[in-house]
Amino acid sequence: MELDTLDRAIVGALIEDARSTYAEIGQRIGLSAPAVKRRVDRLLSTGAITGFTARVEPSALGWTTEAYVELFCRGKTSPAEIGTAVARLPEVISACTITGEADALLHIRAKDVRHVEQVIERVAAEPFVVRTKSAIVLSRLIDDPPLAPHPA
Amino acid sequence: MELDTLDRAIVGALIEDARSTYAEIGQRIGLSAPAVKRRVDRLLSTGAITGFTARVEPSALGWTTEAYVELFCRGKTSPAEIGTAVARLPEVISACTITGEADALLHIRAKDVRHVEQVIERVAAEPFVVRTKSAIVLSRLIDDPPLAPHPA
DNA sequence: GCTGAAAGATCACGCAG
DNA sequence: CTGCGTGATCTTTCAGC
Repeated sequence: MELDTLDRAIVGALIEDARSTYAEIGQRIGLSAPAVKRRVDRLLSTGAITGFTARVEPSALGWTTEAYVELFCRGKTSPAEIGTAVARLPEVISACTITGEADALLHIRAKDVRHVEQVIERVAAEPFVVRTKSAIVLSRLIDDPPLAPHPA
Repeated sequence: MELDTLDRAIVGALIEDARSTYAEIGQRIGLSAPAVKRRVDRLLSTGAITGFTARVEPSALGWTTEAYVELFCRGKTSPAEIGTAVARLPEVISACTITGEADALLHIRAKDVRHVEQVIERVAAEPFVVRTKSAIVLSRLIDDPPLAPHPA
């Protein structure tokens, strides 16, 4: 799972455009098309690259509202327990346990504010949830630019 | 920017695998390869699809730590002002203004906790930032599954 | 939606470090 | 022995119609 300079260049090219041809990538980094393909196949099998996806304007699909919800859970709640519970809700697009007062932070996407409310209610209904604190997103400033290969 | 059933099916297929061929997508939804390509080209030109990208394991690229940072700004701070400021930091992968006490919420990715600290310091140094409140991510439970086409 | 020419993918093989 | 390049062949793309 160790990536050399060429691997990182390939990953960078595929992050920029997942539909580039192997020849294009090869030309850019000084490698032949088959060599690029072999490396991409390896990056896929080792799990460094987990897949290729289209970036879609959420509003085009009807997701116009998003919110962040902090979860305060009762004493002995495991991360796994939270994970399995929120995984059932398709509106929850991101979830993690965090340091600080709250135990977990959810990022949810919904059709409208009413829909957000319904999701929060369903989350709050989980037996381990003591209370929630939510914030509706007003305007998005930066929208997950695919992560750059080199952290400096 | 209106998507019909076929468009949504195409978008769904491309979200699942951005490197599928037009013939594969066409077979799945009952359309010929050229018809699929024409629709994809249209979806790209209208902006419904904004691009194609590789999904990468962040740890494979050295991003092992992430955090959320709430920003409390002084009275008259515009979203645009916050946006341009944080856009300069590559570690900020998501930013938005929100309801509630805080004015904005940042999602940052870094090499380690030390690196997180440096980024927070740089954000806090912005003249419009009064104070920040940050939470380090302990364990990720759900990691942005590419959004599904149909919100039900 | 179909067809045909051009471009890309993919494989086996040979070669270098 | 691992990794790259080459060339043959098959598939895909894409601009006609």
